[in-house]
Amino acid sequence: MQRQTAQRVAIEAVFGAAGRPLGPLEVLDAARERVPSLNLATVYRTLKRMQEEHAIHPVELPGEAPRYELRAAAERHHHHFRCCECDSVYDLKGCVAGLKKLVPSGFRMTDHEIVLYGTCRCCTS
Amino acid sequence: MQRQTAQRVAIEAVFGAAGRPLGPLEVLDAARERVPSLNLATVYRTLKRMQEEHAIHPVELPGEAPRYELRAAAERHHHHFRCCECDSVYDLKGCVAGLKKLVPSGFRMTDHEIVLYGTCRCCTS
DNA sequence: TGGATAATGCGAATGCGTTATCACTGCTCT
DNA sequence: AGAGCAGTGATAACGCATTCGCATTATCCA
Repeated sequence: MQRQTAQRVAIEAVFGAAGRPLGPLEVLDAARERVPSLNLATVYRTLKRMQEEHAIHPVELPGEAPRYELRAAAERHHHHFRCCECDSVYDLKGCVAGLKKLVPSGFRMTDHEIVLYGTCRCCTS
Repeated sequence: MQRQTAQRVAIEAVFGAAGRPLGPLEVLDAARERVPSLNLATVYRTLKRMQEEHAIHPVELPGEAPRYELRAAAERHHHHFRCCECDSVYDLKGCVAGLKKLVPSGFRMTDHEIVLYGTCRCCTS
């Protein structure tokens, strides 16, 4: 059965505190503040497990390794903002209308993805 | 100096004929109809060269290796449609209004990307 | 036409993100 | 407290896309 370990607790806490999608290395850095011995392999194992349990959901951006966000965040339809200064990704609220008019005739759209790029609040001088 | 080879001619022709973004393997398959001996390494070398010459431009979709499209296509602002049946990517015309209202206050948007998913005309039964 | 050399084909090698192996650690339950 | 075993850390190995090395081929220009 599943055990409660300091490593897993730390990793879960990191997602709760971040409130935005995180990559494996970001998780490692943040969780090491609580568990300094934490190893990247453990992060990957835990991410995989949490995914199987549907506790987290992958977030893929063009040309980048997957990040992960909590299921709670993933349940509401939303998109992402990627800061080109600090490479962080943020959740956005809402969506846009009018995507259907981009679809050529004879094509059927079942899903869509929107990514905004720019500078986040932290990096705006 | 640069030389005119059957391989390079074939690869350029493939992009002209396709009218949509192509990945290295798609290029290889198509160009082998003209030059059966064509090697994947040569495709990569040629794509790299064409990129340096700005003849083609990379197209990155979430979780996938880059495809490439002709500069002519890349010059007009546009987005892409990815067919989940055949994995082909198509160019779309136009864009949507209202992206700005997704940007949180304090953030500055400089660019954006939109990807539609679904079934293309060829795969619609 | 022939020589210099850019380009090719082939296979090995790289880089990066991710996963497997395995001895050891430390939860959990009795 | 102690046994049993899930979880961990460290490191090797993997898969994949891409690039390199090098002998061979083929283009271009005199």
